[in-house]
Amino acid sequence: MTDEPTVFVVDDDPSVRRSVVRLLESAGLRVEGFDSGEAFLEHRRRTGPACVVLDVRMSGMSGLELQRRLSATGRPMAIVFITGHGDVPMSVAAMKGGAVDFLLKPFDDEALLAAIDRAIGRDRAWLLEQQELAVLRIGYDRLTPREQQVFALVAAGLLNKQVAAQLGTSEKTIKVHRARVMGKMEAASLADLVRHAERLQITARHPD
Amino acid sequence: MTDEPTVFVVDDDPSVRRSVVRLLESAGLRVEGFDSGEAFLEHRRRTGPACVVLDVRMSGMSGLELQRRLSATGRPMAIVFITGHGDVPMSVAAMKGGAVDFLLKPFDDEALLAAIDRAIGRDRAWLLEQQELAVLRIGYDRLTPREQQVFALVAAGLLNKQVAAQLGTSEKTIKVHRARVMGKMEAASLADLVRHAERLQITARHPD
DNA sequence: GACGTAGTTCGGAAAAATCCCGAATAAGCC
DNA sequence: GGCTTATTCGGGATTTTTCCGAACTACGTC
Repeated sequence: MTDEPTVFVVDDDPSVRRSVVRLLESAGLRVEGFDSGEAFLEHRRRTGPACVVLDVRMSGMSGLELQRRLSATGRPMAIVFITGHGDVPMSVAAMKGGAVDFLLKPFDDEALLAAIDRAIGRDRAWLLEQQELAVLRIGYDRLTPREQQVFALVAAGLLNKQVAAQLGTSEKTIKVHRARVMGKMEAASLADLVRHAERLQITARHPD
Repeated sequence: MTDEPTVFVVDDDPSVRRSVVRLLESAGLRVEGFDSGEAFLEHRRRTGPACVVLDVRMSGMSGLELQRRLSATGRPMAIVFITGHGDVPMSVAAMKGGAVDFLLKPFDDEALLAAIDRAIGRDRAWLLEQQELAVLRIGYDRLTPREQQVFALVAAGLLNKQVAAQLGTSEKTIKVHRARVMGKMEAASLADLVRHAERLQITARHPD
């Protein structure tokens, strides 16, 4: 998984696909072409930063349908739509679905490249976010059930004494769990631990 | 400022405006009509949850221009566009600008009401977020310069001793500041304080 | 049954934070 | 000169957290 971005071009019209691929390659981008949404869905794998250039109107799976499928996966890749025969409801649906842009053919080369740039930027930010979350989740998964409970309550701001009362054990025991949580979550301070809990959306209601 | 939502209808065509106003009123919504973007910008004031139904093509300020002006204000209100003569680039620009929906006339009454519902929901969420942030900011503004420094460093996870070293004072002094920060920020625990710092985007780099 | 591992439990000593009281210094304002 | 605010400390009692080690149970493996 390199840091070099990849653009997936999905279009069932070979001539359009070739010309788009050539344009992007001449701009120094790594490109892979597919002649249908089905082919793209099968072929995809873990990659570095990427985006999709997608024709809305295709035989077989439509562009909007592919967009839905993609957003249902764990990797909601950024999409730039291109089309020769687009209408307003279609473009609005695409944008509501999270598309980066929706370009009408014939489009400006510059416009497409600019849209792809934004799309890759968005994907890069998403990847970075996911990588950071993955590290946190790995730590969290190593917590025992008891430690997870203590984690939630400590991050909610309860004192060890209160956590102990809540869980029906002694304060001393909570101290041990707490120390293990700090270690496994690689939190250098309570502030760190609270921030990690926030990002993992770990919550516990504070009993008044 | 009540909790009852208001819909602002901006359209320079009196007949369209009247019919839209009538539709929304019959749906139980509070509605105010304007015949131009300029009139709307002048007339607006603090309100409860609200949204804007906006014609893209108007004499004077266009709908897209009004959208830009609105997003530059402190209150980026949710917009539902309606138009008789919309094209794809126009709708894409509107959606990229954050519009909730972009409807072509003649549109379904149901479609408009559904879009307005989503728009008001979005504005409600925004208002709630702003209210919570306002409370935090009021607390933060009451902090003295020194207290703000201590706040940032404590929220970053430093011990009192480390904060003292960083600011060149004694640990005892930091404890006093810290207690005042907790009080003014209405933080019941350090976890609370860290979360408040997060939402206010208060950061301080931790010197290794 | 013996053995290793993981999870939960707890004691005690040292460090850190909190809370109560009070107080000195300096800057700015009327 | 008085008044407020900000910043800086002290002392002592209390609470909370951290770090050392260690016992007990449950579970699966050999």
